[in-house]
Amino acid sequence: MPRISIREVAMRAGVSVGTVSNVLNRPNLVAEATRERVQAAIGELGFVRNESARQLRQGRSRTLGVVLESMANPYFTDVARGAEAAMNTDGFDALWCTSDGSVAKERRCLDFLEEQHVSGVVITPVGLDQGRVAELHDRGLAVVLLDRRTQGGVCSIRVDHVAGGEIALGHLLDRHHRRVAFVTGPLRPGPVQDRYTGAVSAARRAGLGESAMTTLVHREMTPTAGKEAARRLLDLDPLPTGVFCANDLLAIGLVNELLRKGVKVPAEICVVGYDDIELATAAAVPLTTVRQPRHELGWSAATLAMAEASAPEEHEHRQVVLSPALVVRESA
Amino acid sequence: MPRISIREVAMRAGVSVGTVSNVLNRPNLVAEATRERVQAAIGELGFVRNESARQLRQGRSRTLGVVLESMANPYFTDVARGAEAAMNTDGFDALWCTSDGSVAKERRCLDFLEEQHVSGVVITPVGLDQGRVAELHDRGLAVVLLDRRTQGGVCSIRVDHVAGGEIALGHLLDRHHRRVAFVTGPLRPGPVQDRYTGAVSAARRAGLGESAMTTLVHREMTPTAGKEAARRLLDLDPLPTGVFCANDLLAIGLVNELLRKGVKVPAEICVVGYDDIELATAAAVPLTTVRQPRHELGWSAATLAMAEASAPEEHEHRQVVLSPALVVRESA
DNA sequence: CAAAGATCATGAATCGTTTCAAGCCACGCT
DNA sequence: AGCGTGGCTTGAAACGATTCATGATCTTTG
Repeated sequence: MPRISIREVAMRAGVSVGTVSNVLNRPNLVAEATRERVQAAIGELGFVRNESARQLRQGRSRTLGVVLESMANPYFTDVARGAEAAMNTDGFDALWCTSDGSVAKERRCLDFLEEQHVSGVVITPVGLDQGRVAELHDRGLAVVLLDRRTQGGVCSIRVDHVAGGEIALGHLLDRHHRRVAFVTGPLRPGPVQDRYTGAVSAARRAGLGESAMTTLVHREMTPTAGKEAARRLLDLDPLPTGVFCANDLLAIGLVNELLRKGVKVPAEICVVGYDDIELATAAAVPLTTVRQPRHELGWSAATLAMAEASAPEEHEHRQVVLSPALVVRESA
Repeated sequence: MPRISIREVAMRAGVSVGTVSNVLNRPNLVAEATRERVQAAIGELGFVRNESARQLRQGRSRTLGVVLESMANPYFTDVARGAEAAMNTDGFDALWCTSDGSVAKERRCLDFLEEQHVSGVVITPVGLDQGRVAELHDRGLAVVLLDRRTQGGVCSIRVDHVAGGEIALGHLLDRHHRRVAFVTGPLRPGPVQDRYTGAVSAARRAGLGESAMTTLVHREMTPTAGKEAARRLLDLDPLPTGVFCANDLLAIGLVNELLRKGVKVPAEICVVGYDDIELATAAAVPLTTVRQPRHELGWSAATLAMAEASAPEEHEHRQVVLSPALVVRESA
């Protein structure tokens, strides 16, 4: 099956290739009769524009790369949908990659995106050093960092997780819990660390001693890890009465396991989550949690990237910080 | 910033463009000294291959499109990871799209993939008619249908959901439940309908009358819908003692809401889910469910697509059917 | 020593599109 | 009649990589 190019279309419609291209890209320049003839030829032959050729010629591409940390966490997929929505309204396409938290895979993603000539990248960086950012930037790519602090030079959009941590632990303290625990994944610099910092600061402000807050670190932030966390938690003596989990998946696993062990939530132990994913509402005990504006996060990130990609000259880098908010349900 | 092309590299290394291309693609044809000089130039200039130009020239592309129904359901993301793993081992790249169950968006995805010149498509079709499949096929694309029956002409890989439905309801019947319910999303032809068919057939075989199984249809298959389903379920009179949910998310929402209403699972009502997502293990009541080989599903689909894409001539279309299996935990 | 290989390097042609200077034509105006 | 104008169309030159017939240089061999 021979591939149909603009050439065949031109032949069939009895016009030049230039005219076909005009029909495709600037239809108003073409006389109506001609336009219709060309459209017809396109339909009959089943012509599909070759995006590679188009990009090659144009230099730029209306495509953005998005590198997410994982698809397993609904938080990320919600962010992704926000980004996708923004791109669709502006006629951009997205190339999705997941780094799965691995530096090597992240590098592979970026290489792939660069070869694909995306005009910008939205990324939740795992092992991304300033050097690589600068490199991408030098090559003319718009770069937007998601949920990572930056010291200028790039656009970034993040949620104030220190505030989030304060809100979460603050809520427990307001309810007079005096022995608390923080359940988390690896404390790498970034969102998770910030939540910890916020929690610590809230504890300190409430006059709690160092030892009043136990931190349980797990390798992952999954429901399964939450389940394990519940077991470790129950071994603690004295038993904390308030638990702040670094994300909702952890919290859900933890609450479920506590219930199974006969520990009542919130009567005996209160739990606060983080993210406010859909499942938080439908959980066994509807989860009190800290809502992140996930959709907006994705949307704004994509919008910033598109703006920079479309007009790199007059673009000024912005660091957007969004605020989290407490959602009180039943678990605390 | 001028983009670095093979030309600049050639100049810098003091060789011709052809040689640089050889270093990139057939390094063994190039003398070691030259090769090293070129590699050095590539490094110094930060050259990145322009994939558009490459594809344009080569005609083919080592890229596969994957169109999934949704990113919100962990089931799909697990399938996706299986597919990605297979592609990575064979040096293929993936372009991800989600149709979100919308026919229009599905069409947009396919248009996008075709313009990107992918060499094959793995798809969970929503509104895909035979015509569109044939069209893609005519244009030389390898097509693999995921989780959809086909009458030859294309590769497909699916799970035997009729068997799955039978297993699920069969399990409830084996445990002597005589009033049962099937909770589901829209009964469109496909996996969901098949599960229903399986359930009905199991019921019939056990000699249950038509009215012994109530079917509750919801618009979505989310935990939130499961929550609603619980409310509707409790209105039923007589109350079913066994419930089969068309996926785990529904089941989880349903179980959680039942617990909240003080209904004991499995003591008063037994629940069987479908999919065996990670959350099934960590649920409030660990879920008895029907496991699908998700990873294998994705892996095999990608493998089939790559095989067809690499050697279209000698390729024979295959219809693979995988078997689901019951995983007994605590909910039933 | 001439001829035949072997080994590498070259550079022009090519992929399918966009872009743009140039051309054509019909029309109205002076 | 001559000229300008506006509306449409044309065709050739890019874009950056790959490919391949050709050539250059060096080795081997009878």
